[in-house]
Amino acid sequence: MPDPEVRFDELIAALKERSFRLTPQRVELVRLISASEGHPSAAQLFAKIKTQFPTMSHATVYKTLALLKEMKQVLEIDLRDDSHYDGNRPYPHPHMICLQCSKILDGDMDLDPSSIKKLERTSGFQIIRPQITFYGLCPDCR
Amino acid sequence: MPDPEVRFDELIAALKERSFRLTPQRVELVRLISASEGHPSAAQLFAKIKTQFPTMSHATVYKTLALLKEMKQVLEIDLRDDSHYDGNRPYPHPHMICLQCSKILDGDMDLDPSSIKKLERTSGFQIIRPQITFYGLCPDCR
DNA sequence: CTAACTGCAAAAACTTTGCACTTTT
DNA sequence: AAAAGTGCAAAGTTTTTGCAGTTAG
Repeated sequence: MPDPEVRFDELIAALKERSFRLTPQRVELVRLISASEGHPSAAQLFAKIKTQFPTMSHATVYKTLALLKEMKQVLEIDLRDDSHYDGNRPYPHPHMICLQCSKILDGDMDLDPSSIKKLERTSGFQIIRPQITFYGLCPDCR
Repeated sequence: MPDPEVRFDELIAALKERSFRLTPQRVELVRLISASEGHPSAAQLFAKIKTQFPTMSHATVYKTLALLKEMKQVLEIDLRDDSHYDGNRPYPHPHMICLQCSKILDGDMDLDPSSIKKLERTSGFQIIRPQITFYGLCPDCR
C-alpha cells in the first residue's frame, strides 16, 4: 500500500487540479479512503464521517465516490451486497474476500497477458476492464 | 454449451433425487435456464414465465434460484445491478460482459494453477471460489 | 458573488420475508 | 393427509434524485 499521506496528497491535488471544491466532508472522505487498510463500503464511510460531521448525508458520500471513481482515483469493487472502494490502488487488481469475516485483501497476481490475448483472439471480445475476485478464507479465519 | 435437453433432464433428475417437488413453475424455470444461450437475470426469468403462468411471483423465482444454487446446479453471476444465472456450466468460469449491450458471454480461460498456488502461499489466503469477469466490447459492438 | 456542494427526504430498483392458500407426492 | 411450494404484498437494502439552502473559491 502506498503511504497514506502521500496518497491523500495525490487525491487532494487531483481534485484541486480539476477545480473541484475541497469541502470538509470531502476532505475527510478522501482522508479515510487514503488511509484505510481495508476497502470500505459507502455505508462504512458514511458511518465514520458521521461521527465528525453529524449532518453528513448518504448523498454526499455517493456523489463524492462517484466523482473519485470518474476521476479514476478509486476503484469500485462491486460485491453481492454493496460496493466497496479501493482508494490506494485505483487500477484493476484481484481481491480476496473472506467468506467468514468478509475482510477484503488485495491480491498480488497478474493475469497472464498471453492468455488474455488468446481469449480476445478466439472470442472476438475486446477486454477493457478485468475484475477478479477470489472468495475463500483469510489467514485469520482458516 | 451442453445439449439443452440433456441439461434439462439432469436438473430435473437432481431435483427429484433430493425429493424436491416438480411444480409447473419450477419445471418451466429449469427449462428456461437449461436452454438459455444467454445468462438470464431473475427479472428476465420472471417475465418469461409470467407469460405462461400469469400468477408467477418474484418469490418463486428467487426461491427456486436459491434452491438450484444451493444444489450447485446453477452459477450465480453477481453484477452491479442484479444477478444473472448460468444453468449450463454451474462451476466457476470467466464471463465477458459487454459494456455496450450488456450481453454476457462465457470465457474459455483457465487461471494458471501455479499462479493461484503462489498467491495462496504468499498471502496465506485459501481460495475457494474464483470469480472472473471481463468488462469490454463484444464482437457485435466493437 | 456564483457555481458547486451538501443535506434531507422521497424515490428507485432488486431481493427477501411472512403467512395463508394451494398442490405435489 | 402432510409436507412442500406458490403468491401476494409488504418490508428491507443499497443507491439515486430533486431541490432548497449553504459554502468554497
